[in-house]
Amino acid sequence: MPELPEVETVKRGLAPFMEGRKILRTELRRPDLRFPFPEGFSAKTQGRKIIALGRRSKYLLADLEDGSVIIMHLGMSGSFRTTGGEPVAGDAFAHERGKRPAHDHVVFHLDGGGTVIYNDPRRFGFMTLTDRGSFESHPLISVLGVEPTGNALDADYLAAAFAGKKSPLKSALLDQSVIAGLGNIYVCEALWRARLSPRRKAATLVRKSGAPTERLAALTGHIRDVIADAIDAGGSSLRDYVQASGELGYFQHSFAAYGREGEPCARTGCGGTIARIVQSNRSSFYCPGCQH
DNA sequence: ATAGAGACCTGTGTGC
DNA sequence: TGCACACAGGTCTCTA
Repeated sequence: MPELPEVETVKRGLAPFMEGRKILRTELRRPDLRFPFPEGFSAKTQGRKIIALGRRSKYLLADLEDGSVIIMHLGMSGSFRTTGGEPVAGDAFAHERGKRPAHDHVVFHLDGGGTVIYNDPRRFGFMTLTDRGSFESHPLISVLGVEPTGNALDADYLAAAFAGKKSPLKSALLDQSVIAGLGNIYVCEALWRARLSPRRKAATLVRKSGAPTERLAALTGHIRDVIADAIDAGGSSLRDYVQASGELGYFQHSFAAYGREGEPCARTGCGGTIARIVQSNRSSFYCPGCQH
């Protein structure tokens, strides 16, 4: 589900609710999500104050006062919501039926009476624990490439990563060890903006000398822009993604390619039709008329 | 080493 | 109404 802009939006929504609060109790309603919770996960998080929320790639991070860090991934269908003790938002009739909403797997009970609930129907998400001191060398973190929002992403960096790569641009951009945080939606959108086909080999954007082509430099800018635009819009709400507040993101209204199979290309004067192809078992949406 | 398929899991929408 | 099937924002693991 969430790519970087959605996780960033979740972080911003939860921060004022969680930062500075103590976790009184960490309630696990099942022993695992995608992976088992680490040994003692509840015991090690309970009684600790949350110093700050953060994000790295698609991981939501909670720094605790004892120097530990909760690493949380939302998978495809994970979401957080908060309650202040009132009936659970998002399922107003649950009380009448005497039922809990399905798939609420983790509940953080905070001091002051609030709760933060993690819901994840498909359970592709997970939570684990590490220490701030060894965070960068954690196996999940050390393999990540650069953030698309930071200065480390530039055309030279991508040229070095793409040189000699026979894989299609689509898969090269989804590779989290190159750029960390892009997913299916924003890769499709960035490629549409750059007029580049998802099928093109990544190495074709690199000169023999190893320098980036102009088109690669332009792509770099479009990646940064589409991520920034999506964060500004509060992410994209398809199916089940909502912000922690329950509000919907609205970047999905700005999609030019994603999910638009059969629709006319939005580029002025193009006249093409958006197509859907399958690459590495995932849908790619693009305009064969103007993306080459 | 690296690219692609399959796997994990549940829900929803579509077509018969 | 029911059923079968395709598809979904991710990413790890296995096979060539």
